[in-house]
Amino acid sequence: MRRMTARPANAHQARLLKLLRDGGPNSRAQLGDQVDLSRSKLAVEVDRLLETGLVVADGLAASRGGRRSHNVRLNPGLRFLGVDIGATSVDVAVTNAELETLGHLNQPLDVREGPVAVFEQVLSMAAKLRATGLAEGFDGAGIGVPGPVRFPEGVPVAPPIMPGWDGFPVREALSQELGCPVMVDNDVNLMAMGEQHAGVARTVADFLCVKIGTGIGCGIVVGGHVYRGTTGSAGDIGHIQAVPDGRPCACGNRGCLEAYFSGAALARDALEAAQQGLSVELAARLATNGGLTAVDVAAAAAAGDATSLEMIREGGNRVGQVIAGLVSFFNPGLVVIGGGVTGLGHTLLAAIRTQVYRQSLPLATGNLPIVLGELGPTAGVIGAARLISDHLFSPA
Amino acid sequence: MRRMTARPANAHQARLLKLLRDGGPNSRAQLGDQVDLSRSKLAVEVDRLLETGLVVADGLAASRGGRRSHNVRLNPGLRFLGVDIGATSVDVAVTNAELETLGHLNQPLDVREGPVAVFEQVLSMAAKLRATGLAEGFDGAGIGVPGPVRFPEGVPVAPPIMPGWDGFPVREALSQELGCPVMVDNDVNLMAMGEQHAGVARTVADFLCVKIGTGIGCGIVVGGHVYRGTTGSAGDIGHIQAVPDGRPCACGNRGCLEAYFSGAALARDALEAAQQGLSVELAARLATNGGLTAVDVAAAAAAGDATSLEMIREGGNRVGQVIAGLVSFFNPGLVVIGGGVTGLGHTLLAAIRTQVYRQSLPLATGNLPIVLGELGPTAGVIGAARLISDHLFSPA
DNA sequence: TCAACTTTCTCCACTCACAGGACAAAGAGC
DNA sequence: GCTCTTTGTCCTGTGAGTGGAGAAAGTTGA
Repeated sequence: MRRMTARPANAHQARLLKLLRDGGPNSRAQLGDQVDLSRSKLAVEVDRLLETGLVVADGLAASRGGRRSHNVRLNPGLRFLGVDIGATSVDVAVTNAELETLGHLNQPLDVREGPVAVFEQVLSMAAKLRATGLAEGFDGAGIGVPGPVRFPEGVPVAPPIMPGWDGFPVREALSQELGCPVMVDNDVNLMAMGEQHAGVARTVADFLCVKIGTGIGCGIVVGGHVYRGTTGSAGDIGHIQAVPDGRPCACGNRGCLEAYFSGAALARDALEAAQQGLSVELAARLATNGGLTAVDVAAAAAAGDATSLEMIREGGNRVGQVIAGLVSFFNPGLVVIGGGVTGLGHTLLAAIRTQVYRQSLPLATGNLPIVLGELGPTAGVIGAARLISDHLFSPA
Repeated sequence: MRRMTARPANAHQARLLKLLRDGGPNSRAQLGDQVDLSRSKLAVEVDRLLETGLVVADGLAASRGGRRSHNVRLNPGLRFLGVDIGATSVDVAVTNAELETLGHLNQPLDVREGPVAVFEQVLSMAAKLRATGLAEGFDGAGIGVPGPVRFPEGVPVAPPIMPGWDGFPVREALSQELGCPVMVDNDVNLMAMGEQHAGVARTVADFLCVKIGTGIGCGIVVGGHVYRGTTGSAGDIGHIQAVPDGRPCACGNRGCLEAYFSGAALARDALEAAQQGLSVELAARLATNGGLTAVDVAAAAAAGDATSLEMIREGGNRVGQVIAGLVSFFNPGLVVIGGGVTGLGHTLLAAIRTQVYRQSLPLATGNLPIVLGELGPTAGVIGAARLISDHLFSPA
């Protein structure tokens, strides 16, 4: 099919598109209940959307005691590409306009190889998905990168773990390669948007989404919108000081949170424990695999390894301390924990909860759920699709 | 005069009122340059505002090379009451509709005496100001209280330092007593709004306003609007843990920031230093006054007392550490330091700056000013007036 | 099977918001 | 005095939006 070119002509149409995206097929009457427009005006706008091809007729709905309604839905041929670039792996997914994942690929990757190599891989993954017949082309793409982004331009700025990416025009370059509009954001923000769209944060206006993977970051949602800060680095909590004069960190400071708990720190601690003979379980895994990652710690903990459990507990306490401070400051309605280390599961969550509930003010924690993300690795790509759809479903 | 009853009928009128409030007298032409409306439409809305009496004609302006323009301005008879209730003192001020302070009173007060006693005092101060001829009545009042507030209802919730205030219907009670609309907010938020309106934060969209007085709080401004959090306790940073397993705090935890640096903590440390003979300067002041407060420490430091300087430096370091974390998290465009202890001046600011610039990420601190508030004790009352004017200058 | 009621959707007339041009008023500059 | 500029008003045309009438397509119960 020819790719989507139309954009909503006004705020009403944008609103309707988002309702159809989030609520699926709907009749004019149902839409009318949600938008505070007269039925005549609503019909006009729906007709115009039908003309653009963004929206198509979708048959008759069951009767609700009277004439059956004519449903409309977003064009089922629309395709969005969601890309979530992590430090050590990349997720690429294809969604329809309702942001349902139609296909999903994950591959290992080293982000330090630079944007050219990475995008070559991403484009080949996208081509592979297209080859399965899921899409003939893309109407838009959302890209998440593991570092701060100057959002309006879609350019990474001073990313600590992504040498070679600083200032690379990700948005422009990919837009040219893919031949469709592209939006770029921090991977943590996309995870927050994903959980907001289809996960645990569907009904919350103000929440925090803490992603613990190779590094640690925090998505901040204020009034339903992602807050990115003055220079796009909001939520960069990995280098908040967790321990005064503590361990040296790669950033040059001491006692940073990331130096104590993150995928990388956990792997290092596990190696140390295995080599010092503190954990039989970890030593065995080291001998088998020739190396250790957070996954090994999770497995060892699941098998009851005391050293691993203690590592998780201590790390959770550190993270929990920092989150406790953020909860006092931000007073969110929900805290979501996600990222690679969520495999550590309940042990981690319990440690975090303990610290937060103990240290933050009762008024801030009184009715505060602290939960694991619901979407796992798909949160990022769904968030990416949501990012570009929010853009395309807004007046030009 | 009869009190203001009209409200703007639509968003255009609201916009115009705020432009006149923030920019003073203006001609139709000047207003037209700022609102993106046709001249005819603009003239209609201005005429309607003139009819309501909210706006009045203000003579002819000087020519700019052609026909002289007819200025309009907000009704100069409008009066707002700004009240800033602190833990140990209260500020009450009268402003005009352009939020210029026409009269200002400050009195000591103990907020623990409860709302009834406090409001008796506030009302008598307001009456005193009225008696000077500054106002015949008030068109609206903004009230700041030193604790969290359920903003929509204007009711304090679980305020730690204000026993007896929990759930007291401040807004409703004062509205009845004063016979005008009332809005209630946290004192720290009002300080932020004051500095935003007339102080150092005039041009910044996202900033933090740290108020260090009897306690410590932080106003959070996102996209020009105060962020209050899910339960109204956002910015309550006084009980963030600054030192793991540190000093016991009144809240029951240990190592809270407030236990290390605040008006109260400083007074206690100063007393200790004086009694232990660590500071001749402080001991002399103790003998003279029979007690010590943060003001004494400031004076002693100004006189070169090493102990006092060191106390300020150490406290500043603690506060700076916490702010550093918040800067990494929030990535503000400005940090304002205000409250009673700003008398400690440059020593304090230097300590805070050192910590923040050392510990936060370069991307977040690269272009981050950290400055003292410009308005001092008037920030709160101006913010209060701004709060109620924002409310009244919005469509009903 | 038919009448009465519901729900959905379309059509049409009317109102109101708003833009933009013509024009008048008032001044500056030469 | 003449021209140019700025300000403000008046008027008309256009498009957005409302709300009612009524047609279309159902359900339900007698």
